[in-house]
Amino acid sequence: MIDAELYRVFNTVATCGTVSAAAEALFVTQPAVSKSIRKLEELTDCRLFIRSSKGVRLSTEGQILFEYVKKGFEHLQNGEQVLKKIRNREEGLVRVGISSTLCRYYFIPHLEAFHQRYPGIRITIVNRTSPETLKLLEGGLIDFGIISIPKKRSPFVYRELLTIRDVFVAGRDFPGLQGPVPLQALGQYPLMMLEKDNVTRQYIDAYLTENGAMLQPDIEIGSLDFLVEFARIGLGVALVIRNFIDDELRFGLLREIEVTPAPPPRQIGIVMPANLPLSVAAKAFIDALCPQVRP
Amino acid sequence: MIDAELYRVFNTVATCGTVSAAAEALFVTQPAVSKSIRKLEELTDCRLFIRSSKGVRLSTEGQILFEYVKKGFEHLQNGEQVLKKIRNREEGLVRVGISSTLCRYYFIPHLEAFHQRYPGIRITIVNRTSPETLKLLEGGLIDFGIISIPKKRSPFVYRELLTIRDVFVAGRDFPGLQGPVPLQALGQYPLMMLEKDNVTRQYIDAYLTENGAMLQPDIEIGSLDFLVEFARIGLGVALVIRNFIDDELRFGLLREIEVTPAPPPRQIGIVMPANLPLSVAAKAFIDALCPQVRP
DNA sequence: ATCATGATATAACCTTGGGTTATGGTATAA
DNA sequence: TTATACCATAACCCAAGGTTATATCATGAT
Repeated sequence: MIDAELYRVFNTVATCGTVSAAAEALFVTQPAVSKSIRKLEELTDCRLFIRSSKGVRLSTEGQILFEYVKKGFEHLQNGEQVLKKIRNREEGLVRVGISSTLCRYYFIPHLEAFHQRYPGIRITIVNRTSPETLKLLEGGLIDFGIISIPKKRSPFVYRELLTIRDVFVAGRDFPGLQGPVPLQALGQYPLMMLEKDNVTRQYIDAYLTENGAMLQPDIEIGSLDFLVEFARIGLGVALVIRNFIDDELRFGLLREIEVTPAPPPRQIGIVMPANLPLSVAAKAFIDALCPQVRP
Repeated sequence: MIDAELYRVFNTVATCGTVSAAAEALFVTQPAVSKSIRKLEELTDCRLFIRSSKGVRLSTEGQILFEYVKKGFEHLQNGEQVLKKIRNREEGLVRVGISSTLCRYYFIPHLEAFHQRYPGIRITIVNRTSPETLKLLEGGLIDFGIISIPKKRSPFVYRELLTIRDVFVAGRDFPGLQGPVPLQALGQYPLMMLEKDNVTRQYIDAYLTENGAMLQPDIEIGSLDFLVEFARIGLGVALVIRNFIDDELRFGLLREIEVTPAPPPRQIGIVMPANLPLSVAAKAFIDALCPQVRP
């Protein structure tokens, strides 16, 4: 194929109507443009322009070529424009994998802030469990995930967002369990936890086993919402995430039950593919989530 | 706009899937391509490819850009192809202005030959009088015209095709007018000529006036066909073009009446715009009509 | 007629940027 | 481990494209 730059010059000259104007538009001198169109004419072996003292106009063959070249450069220019907008974060798409719980209690404010800051970037949220989120990440179906306690050693890279603590809570008027109590003491009360397949639950089960407490929950449910609600109306003792029930504690709707040993704190963080460049939009989102500098 | 050559390299790499293959396709070395895509990435400030030891693949932004660039270069390549076909005379259009008489008696065999030689070139024939043909030429609506006795001094250039002679003819058994006769002698017979607005007629009128013969035709008609036919059935003496009644003379259907002085021979020729390049197709046609070399 | 203007063409020269060769790093397959 | 195929980097080089200067031509105004 002929040097695409020659077509660009041709396109500009045909559009401008004079060689001089085209030269100005291309930020080069007039002889340079003259030379270029002459060269294109030699390569195509076709007279493309009719020169006169008033400027140039397209020959029969030039007109035909111009129909194609014009369209071609419209596409190239559109592409350039779109890329520029993406670069300026005026357009784009970011696909996030996140559990329902984290979305509900942690993610929404960030989402809102990001959307206000970059209204042109569309956001896709895929609500799945952590293992499924990792699968999606592997398949390239999401840009990054937000999960808790990511396993080390995998083709992903992690970034901590927040340290969370698991705590036991009960309703305001729930009897007993005042002050620090041993873990085993909870066995006497109705216990409420998340479902088995939840990562949080698995973490807690490990913690319980480690401390020799064979506690089984009386109620299992998929959503933290319900746990909070059930505890509030006095159904029993619920295991919830401390960070997400600030309001209930402040307003006295729930009270925290201090157990020893307390469940060790853990992290939630971003997981993303290692060695794969993030899209501009995804990078912007992650920067908004944790604006620390990177090497 | 960014250097179009960089987009071409981008397009090739994206299509080939590896830098090395693209280099081969572009007839350059691999480092040259590496450098080009790096430069494009710098100019757009976007990572466009994800490199691996198996090759490269498009990043999110690269994919988006590629959608546009691909289409863009499809157009450019199509244009290049079409121009090549025009150059090879496999496609094209030639627009000829010619009178009905010349078309009927002179042009058709050439037309046929040209069409057989270049079946891909479409032909438009515009049947008009010579002055109208010149107008069309001026307006750029035809590529060239075929007319007789072009006036000198105009923004056109001429090329002779054929010398023609105007002769008087009568039917085989038409009485009298044997051997050379003076022009005035024709006044005794029914005279048949083309219509007033015909260039041939004007030429003959000037010839008659010049020779002091105030002859008026008894029959005027627009088509040479009818003149020939009328003479054949003995209606009178017709003024026709010698070159176009070869057959009738050979078969003895008509006989030529020698008058003194004879009308001076004149030419038919091609008229085309001066200083305007002809289209490839038009040039091919003219070359086929009179294959003489040009300066 | 004459001159001024604005357009393209041409020639000679210069420089920069794309291309080359050589080399190194890194996954993947044998 | 070796071998291979791929991409990145560095240093060098030279032609292609650009610049300046000038010629030429057509046009329109004085």
